[in-house]
Amino acid sequence: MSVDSQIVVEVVPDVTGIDRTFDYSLPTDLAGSVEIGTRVRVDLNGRRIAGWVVARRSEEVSSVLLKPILKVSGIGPVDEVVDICRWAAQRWCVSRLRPFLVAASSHTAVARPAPQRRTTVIAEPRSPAASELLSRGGGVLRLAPTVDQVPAILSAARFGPILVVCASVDASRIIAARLKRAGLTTALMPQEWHMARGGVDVVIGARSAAFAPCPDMAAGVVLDEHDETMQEERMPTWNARDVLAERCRRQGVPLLLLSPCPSVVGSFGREVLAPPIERERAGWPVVEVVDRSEEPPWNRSPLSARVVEIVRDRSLRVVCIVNAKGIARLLACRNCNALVRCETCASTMTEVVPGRLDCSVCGGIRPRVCSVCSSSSLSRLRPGVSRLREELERAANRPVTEVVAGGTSTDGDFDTAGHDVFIGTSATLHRLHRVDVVAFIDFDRELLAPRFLAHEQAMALLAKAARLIGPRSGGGRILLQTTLGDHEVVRAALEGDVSILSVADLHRRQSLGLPPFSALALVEGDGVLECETALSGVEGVSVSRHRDHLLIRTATHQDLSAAWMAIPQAVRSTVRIEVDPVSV
DNA sequence: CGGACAAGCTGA
DNA sequence: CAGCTTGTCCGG
Repeated sequence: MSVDSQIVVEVVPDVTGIDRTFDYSLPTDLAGSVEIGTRVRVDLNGRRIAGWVVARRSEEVSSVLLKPILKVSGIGPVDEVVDICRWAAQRWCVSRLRPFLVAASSHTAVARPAPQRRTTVIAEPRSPAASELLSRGGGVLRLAPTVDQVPAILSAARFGPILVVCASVDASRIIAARLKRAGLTTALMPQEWHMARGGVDVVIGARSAAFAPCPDMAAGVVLDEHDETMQEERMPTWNARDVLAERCRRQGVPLLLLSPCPSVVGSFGREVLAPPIERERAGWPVVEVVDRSEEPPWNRSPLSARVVEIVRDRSLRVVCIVNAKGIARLLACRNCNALVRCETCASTMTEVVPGRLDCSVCGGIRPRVCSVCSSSSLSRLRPGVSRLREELERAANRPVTEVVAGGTSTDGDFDTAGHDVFIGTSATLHRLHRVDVVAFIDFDRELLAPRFLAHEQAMALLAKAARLIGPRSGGGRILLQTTLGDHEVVRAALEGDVSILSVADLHRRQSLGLPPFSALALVEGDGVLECETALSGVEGVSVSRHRDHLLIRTATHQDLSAAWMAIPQAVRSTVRIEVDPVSV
């Protein structure tokens, strides 16, 4: 090393709002303890801040004086994960690395001693199908919703250390406990990050575990690959399955995706393995369709005779799912028949609080009167949970509990004797543990929702419901009130064969050029018009504007990132981009 | 993000 | 024109 050279490191500040890196010099006494990923403290603009080293190089001492790294504050992600963070930033079209580095770092300062990795003989059953898939390079294993996923994880663990991503923190805790009991050293993320970094048999956690350290990773596993929680809802909208898939690809190790209803995107280009159809069907509960297409839509109650019959049966624990909060989502004037609309923005209004109308689009409020004829006699065309709870209670002749969204308690509280009928939105499904019947009061709403993912999301709801009920042999059932008895989702559920849906959905998406046959992004913010101008005429990019947002479509995600990065930074900083939007 | 500095608004 | 707000730029 010559006297006039220095080590320069690039640092990403751990401060929101600064989306760039800064160069610092590395004092020789710290040179040995700083590598890619290391957490450091630096001086930025007079502030002492934390950051990550993301690059390191040797440079001639130049006229520009660099500030030194002040101190090493701890270990961070290994360089392989830092590279994945870079890839993810590009993949989800953002310039900042920070959100990814946060996910990839420890949240606890104290390092725990890493246990010795052991190879244990496990007495628990394994999944031959999972082993088979993994030895062929990975793929999707379709398992009915009530089938245990642990055997597949144990099979994967035989290949070496594995990284497992679950759909929720709860699920990861439960599975981690079982794997520990099976004799595997298991690091539960994020609290056991240091243990994971030291090397264990299984690194497991929810979404952000996709960025967890996993030395010598031999396979990646995603449980409930289809679950919407795999995708971060804030921007950047990164998806844990896609992150882990890229990690596995780079490491040359197989990826195993498990799901009762694999997503079209997750299955695309991967081998999908399913058990024999009789076995898969046995893992779904009985599905009963209450066909409402024969009943005239006017003067029919949202509660069919069949639902009332079920709810009156005091031996059954029943939950009714209504995807409409409040008292009514849609109202009409009894006097002049006009739909109740907002005077400002003309969208339909809802009744959340008795006697008041709310506009969910512009936030307008007015008393419960018709804007056309001023009549106060309005009929509730689409009643919400609160209204239906009363109706259900009268019909059932027993107490009905409204499960309010956003509550902190899970199940336990609702297990009080005498309170065995519940009603709520689909969020209710992760608030209860065991029920005999899940009744979807208006399944048409799920099937006809104007989103290209609606069918997949509807199927996912049924899978979630199935887990509360248990397998076919248990005698519980899913009740679907719908006028669309022939719909692929309904048929797939009835026959316990989700390929009926996935085949139809794949063809539909192909003909419409939707993902996975294209990459989509939604752009919002002040600079939408400039963005539109910047992208118009760019080869391979189609742009359409709907009011205040822009929908961008390209053939691949590479094309999307390239087109996005070609827009001047000044324009990009005035908008937000949601890659792989869920609400289109 | 947070500080620096410039440009715009207000009031006596 | 001081005193204050609002906006834009920049950090190594």
